Amino acid sequence: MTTPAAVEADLGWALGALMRTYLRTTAGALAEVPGGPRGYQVLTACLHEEPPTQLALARRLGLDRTVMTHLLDELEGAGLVERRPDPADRRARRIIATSAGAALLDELDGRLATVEDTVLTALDPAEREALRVLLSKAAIAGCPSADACTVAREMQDAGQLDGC
Amino acid sequence: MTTPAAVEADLGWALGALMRTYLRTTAGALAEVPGGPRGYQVLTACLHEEPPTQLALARRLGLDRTVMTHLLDELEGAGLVERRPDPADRRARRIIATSAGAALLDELDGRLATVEDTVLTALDPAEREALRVLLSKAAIAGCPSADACTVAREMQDAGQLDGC
DNA sequence: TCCAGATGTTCTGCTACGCAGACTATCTTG
DNA sequence: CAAGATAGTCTGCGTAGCAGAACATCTGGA
Repeated sequence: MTTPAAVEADLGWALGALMRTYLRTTAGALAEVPGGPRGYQVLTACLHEEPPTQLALARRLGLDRTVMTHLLDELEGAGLVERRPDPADRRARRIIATSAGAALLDELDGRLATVEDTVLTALDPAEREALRVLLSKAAIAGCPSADACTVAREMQDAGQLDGC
Repeated sequence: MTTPAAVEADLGWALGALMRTYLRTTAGALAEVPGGPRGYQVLTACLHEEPPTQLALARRLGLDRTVMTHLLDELEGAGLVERRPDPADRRARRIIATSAGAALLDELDGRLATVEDTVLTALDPAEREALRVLLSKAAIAGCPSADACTVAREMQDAGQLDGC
């Protein structure tokens, strides 16, 4: 097929359709996290890196600052994260996960490993890994986050990233 | 990396981030079509297959029926598609593209070919093609559209699809 | 033939969400 | 110390999706 014909071959359609499947399928596994997939991503970002500021978090997750405020209100209310004043910049808050947040993330990672395979049920293991790597690589390059390049450097297993 | 650590390795994050990049990048190219990417997808679906009913269209594009009604109002108002009564079922409407719609789609396809490469700028040509194929394959399997299997059969170039 | 249930389309109302803008506190630069 | 930039929060607006009802029509069975 030189010129893709059906809607199914459109990049926008494929992205949207897979996104919908992902959200629908993971809804159950992420039900108890405030904010759903976003709450999960916040926890992930807080636990595996230097405690990020709210703004850095918002940029990386593609959210508005005001939305991040409300999202963190919920997560903090649920006792999963804490806002700590940055000792070097009293305007900023460093977001760190509580032990409860770490425990929940651990549990969620286990569930998601299974559920995400369901999302990619049409692909064999090698294809799943290939899709993950390609998606990450393409997504990181387009992410407006200020520290995307720093993070990218850590993902050496995904192959070399250009530019940046 | 046995256990993905950074947010950038999360499937949900990568999908969302790439989706945002796609929408931002293609916004200009799709500005003149009512509904943006959705309008484009409607045109694509109408022109390359049997004229679909509104409901079939909505399911394939992942939209609510009521949203499809408004979207088609706009497209019809712009003279790009027509609603024709289905001769076999007077409840249903068959959506067909006008000649203006076909001309616009032709133009849009040309623009998108360029712009979509910008979205995937971090990938080399072989990787881009691989990502497209994997995305389509994964997305089609999760699409709740009733005739997804029929469509899937036409995409023989993307490799065999399981189950269905 | 007639009836009950299912299906396609449209309309109404509700809710949620993101965004723009203003505001405060703080940092940085000169 | 002054001026501009940045982090976080709050308010209000416009939009978008979804549930539910309403209406027309199809299908299958009595």
